[in-house]
Amino acid sequence: MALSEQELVRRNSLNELRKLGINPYPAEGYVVNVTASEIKEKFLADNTLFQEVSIAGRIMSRRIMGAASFVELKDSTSRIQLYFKRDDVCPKEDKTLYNTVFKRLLDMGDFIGVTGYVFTTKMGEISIHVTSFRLLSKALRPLPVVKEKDDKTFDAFTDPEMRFRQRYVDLIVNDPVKEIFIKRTKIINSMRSFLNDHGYLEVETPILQAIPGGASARPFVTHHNSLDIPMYLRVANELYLKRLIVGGFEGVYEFAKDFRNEGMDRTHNPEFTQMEIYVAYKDYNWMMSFTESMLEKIALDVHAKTDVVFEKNTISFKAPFNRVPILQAIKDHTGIDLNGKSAEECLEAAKSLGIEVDESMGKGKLIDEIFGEKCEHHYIQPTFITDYPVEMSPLCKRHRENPELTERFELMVNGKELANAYTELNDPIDQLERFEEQVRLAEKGDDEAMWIDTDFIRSLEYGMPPTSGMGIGIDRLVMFMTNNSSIQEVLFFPQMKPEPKKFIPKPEDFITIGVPQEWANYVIAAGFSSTKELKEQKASKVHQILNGYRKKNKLDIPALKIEEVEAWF
RNA sequence: GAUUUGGUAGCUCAGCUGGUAGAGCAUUUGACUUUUAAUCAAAGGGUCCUGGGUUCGAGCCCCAGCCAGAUCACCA
Repeated sequence: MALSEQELVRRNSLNELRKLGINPYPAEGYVVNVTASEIKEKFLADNTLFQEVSIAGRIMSRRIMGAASFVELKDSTSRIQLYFKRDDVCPKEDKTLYNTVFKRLLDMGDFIGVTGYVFTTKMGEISIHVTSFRLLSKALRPLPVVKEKDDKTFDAFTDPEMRFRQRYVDLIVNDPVKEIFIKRTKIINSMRSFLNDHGYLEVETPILQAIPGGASARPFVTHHNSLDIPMYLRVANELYLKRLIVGGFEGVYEFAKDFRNEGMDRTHNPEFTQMEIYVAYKDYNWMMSFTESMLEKIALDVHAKTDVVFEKNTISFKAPFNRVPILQAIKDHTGIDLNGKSAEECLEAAKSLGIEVDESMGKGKLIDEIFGEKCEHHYIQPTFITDYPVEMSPLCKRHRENPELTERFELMVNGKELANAYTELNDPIDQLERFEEQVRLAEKGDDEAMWIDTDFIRSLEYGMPPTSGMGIGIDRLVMFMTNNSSIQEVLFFPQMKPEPKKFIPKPEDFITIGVPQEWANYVIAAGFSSTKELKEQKASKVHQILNGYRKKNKLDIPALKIEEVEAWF
């Protein structure tokens, strides 16, 4: 790709700087004694402060008025205005540093370090009067220019494709984006300290697994060369964490990157983060209280209040949350009581509600469909939906009062699942049967391979204490806490299809096949991006095109002879 | 996977019934010593996503593809 005019200008500036003895990429660090936000916070109260500051950052805009200029400098905390005055920056005769280096060779996007003193301009803006400056790093690509006035943004950099592919540009130019990720880390830190305060141990378990268990999702497959076996990226870490409970830990948790080889959309990324926790001697009732107090704390840590605005709704994370058994939820929203009903009766109920069904659906599946279709979206405020049918929950203990149900809850927020928890199944014989049942179901459907993790069964055979486990989607939680409805907004680098590789033709390639030095660049400019492409044409045609190009652009080089061109083939 | 919208200058976007491609900002040159979407004057800048087709002629129409967004489906 040919460089744009602006890129060429900047590369020229780079050379000119070097000629002036200025290294555009100096090795040494730059000592800073203040940040932009510190100045803005404290200077108003006491304007004797900050009379010898040293600060570094990126130039975000420039307003040049002859011998004086204003620059907007952005450091990691904020933006602050700089005031450059020629005779202060260049006190002696030689004004090169201002006239040439600052005005002509620096650009928006460059990093500089400046020293000076803070003052307030006539317009009332806190600024730094610069006494000296140094180039710290030259930018060769122009940034998108985003301007603001009265909280209105002009020419915002909004193209999602570019924002996600070039997140660094997004972060430079769109200040609120940074806030999302600062909050993300706050949320994770808050959760981690809550878990640690309870004395639970943060652990790490394998991401690369021979058997991808713990959830029925399609895995990514890779290959181990020396073992010569397929390996899988984990879809969940549940089975490993439970092994650790077997091993004698009381409570273990992991912030896990999981990978699922399924569709991508506004709420699904192939890799995503879940926190899973398992605690011995607890049941799902305890886990509900634990989960709600954890979320309440996170909301307080992040927003200093329990009310969080998400889209059109205000969501209250104040504990306790409502608890509704799934059959009660269906009764509430459809008037149909499925308690104790047969599979046929459930099928009829689903049909009467206009839900698409097929005869192979079991009772559990039907209940899940009805809930998903008719109830789920009603639960805007955090609500624990409990006691799911046993078919849907192969790793969950049967309900102590009703063996068709399980001791499971899903936490619904804004009509979406945020967390999922069980009283864990620790009966190894029941567990094996449930796995086998899953395999049987999967074979019927035949679209997903299923694995039985026999080592996990073996671990249960040694005995696992009664345990409750919970998984919570961190990306979704961050979406709620930052009011973003797209998962891509809360991941630094959401998965995108690879950019098509732009082929960059090199003049040397053409020289190799015999194109004269002075012609090499023009051959590319004339439209031949590879030697192969050139050779696909007839020599006479190439001859014609190139001499046509020479004539059109009035090139000051001799025309090519047909024999010369033929020699390239 | 289906439907749908979009892809034009560094960025944000116009572009007529199909007839030599436009604006603002940015860039370059010049003026300007407290501006703030700075201002004023002039100039340069394009593989109109890619490949085919229709046409005397395609940014625009047709077909195929690529990338992205939205909606839906799938996801115990």
